[in-house]
Formats: sequence, C-alpha cells, structure tokens
Amino acid sequence: MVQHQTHHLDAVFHALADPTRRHMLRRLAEGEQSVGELAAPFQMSFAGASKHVRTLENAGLVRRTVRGRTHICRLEPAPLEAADEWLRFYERFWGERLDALERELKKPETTTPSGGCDD
Amino acid sequence: MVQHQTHHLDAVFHALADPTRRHMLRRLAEGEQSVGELAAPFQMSFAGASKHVRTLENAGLVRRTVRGRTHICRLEPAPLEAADEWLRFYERFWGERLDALERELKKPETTTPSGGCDD
DNA sequence: CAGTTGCTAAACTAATTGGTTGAATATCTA
DNA sequence: TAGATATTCAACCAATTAGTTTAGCAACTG
Repeated sequence: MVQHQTHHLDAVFHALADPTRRHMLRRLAEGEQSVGELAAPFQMSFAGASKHVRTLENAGLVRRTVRGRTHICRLEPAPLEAADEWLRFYERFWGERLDALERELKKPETTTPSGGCDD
Repeated sequence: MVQHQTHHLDAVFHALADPTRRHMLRRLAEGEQSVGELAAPFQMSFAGASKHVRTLENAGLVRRTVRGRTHICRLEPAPLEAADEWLRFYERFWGERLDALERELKKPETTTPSGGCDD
C-alpha cells in the first residue's frame, strides 16, 4: 500500500490551491503537454508558468521527460488519489442523513476507522 | 445545484494544505468543538490556533456559533464535497487501465464532459 | 557556424502566510 | 463588583509565494 504521509498532502493540496495549476492539470488530463504548451494559455511570463509546472512536479502531480530541448509533462494521478482518499473520509457528512451519521460517530472510541496516523 | 466557483476551491484547497487545519477538521468530524478545544492539542499560541480556525471558517469548512463566551465550531461538509467533486474528475486516471482511458481521452473536442467552466 | 527555440536559473519585488505577543472585549463566577 | 475565562484584534516578524526580468544553456535549423 502506498504511504500517504502528511507532508505529501501539504504539497498536493497547496499545488491544487491555485487556479493556474488546476487548469494545467486539466490540460494534462487530455494528454501529454510540453511546458510551453502548458504555459501558452496564460498571461503571465513563461518563466512564471514554468515555476507553476515545477510546483506541480514537486507535489508529484506531474512527471517530466526531457526530449530534446522540450520538456514533456504528463499527469501523475497517485497524489490526486491520495488527496481524494483523504477527502472521502468526510463523505458520510454530505449525502448521508445527518442524524444517521451522528449515531455512527457517537460510537465511542472508534478513533479512525481507516486506522491511519494521518491527520 | 451548488455553484462551485474557482476561488472557492482556491480557499478550500489552501485551507486543507496545512496539517494543523486538517487535524482540526478530523476533530470536528467527531463532533462540535470550541475554539479552545480545537486549539488545545497544539504547541502554538492560542491566538495562532484561532487564526487557523478562522481560515477554515473563511473557506466555508467550519461554521461557528457563539454560545456565551465560547465559540462552538462544527464541520461544514459542502466545500469538502466540492473539492472531492473536482478531484474525482481524475478518478479514471487511477484504478482504471491506462490504455482504456487514453482511448477515452483521445475522443476529439470533448473539452469537459461535466460541462462546467471550472478549471 | 549563427540564430532561433524551449526551457531553467538567478536575482529581485510585492504580497501573503504562519507564527508571535500584548491588549481589548465579553461572559461567567465567586 | 472583582476576577477568571474564552476569544478576537492589532501590530509585528520571518519565511514563503507568485510574479517579474535578465541571463544562461542545450538543442534544433538554416
């Protein structure tokens, strides 16, 4: 099983907390993109966009392959899955009836059903 | 239907990008907590923790009711659902076979199946 | 070879962040 | 009323961030 450490989530959520970077991920969902292609839609300087790609890469959301002089990026879904997993802990709070979940949660000392040390 | 605007996600993901705040949310999943109770487990100053609660509140993740001199916080799941919804767009990238999804994604000009203007 | 292209690196700025402390406010309690 | 409790507010600091510009480095192209 993949270890979802807390500082991973820090980086992942932080990377997602920016519209430019989220937009880049959406583009990458359509297929591989060079840094230049990723940067193109934005007003900002090329170097600026390149830094966004870098933070995505540092968060593990993007993997880069250098082919010639162009850097080809592709989506790395694992950290997104980790983030989703974290979020889904709260799934019962939406959708479900509230009184039902209150009963569920009042069961004493069932600290974390998923048994993790994550926060 | 709830409108999930981009700046909402900015604030939500940013709020989640901090272990202290994620920890607070976990505590709130067990039930209502006062700001003091939320602050207690942490080394930092009370005012510091109070600021974290505030950012959670600003992101819409926490709702506060003032009862007497204590502020009672409870979890507000809607933004978590919005974040999860955003993440689940990428669900096919994990779990699913990769070649299958490549075929799916190569369907030309199906920009965003969920039909939104979100990023 | 010279020039252009794709990209990173470095240095800088302005704004934001996470944290502190000390004071202010309001509520409960003796 | 006086004091303790629960909390925010304001001012401040150090570190980080998002952005810029300029320069540099490979790798293609003629």
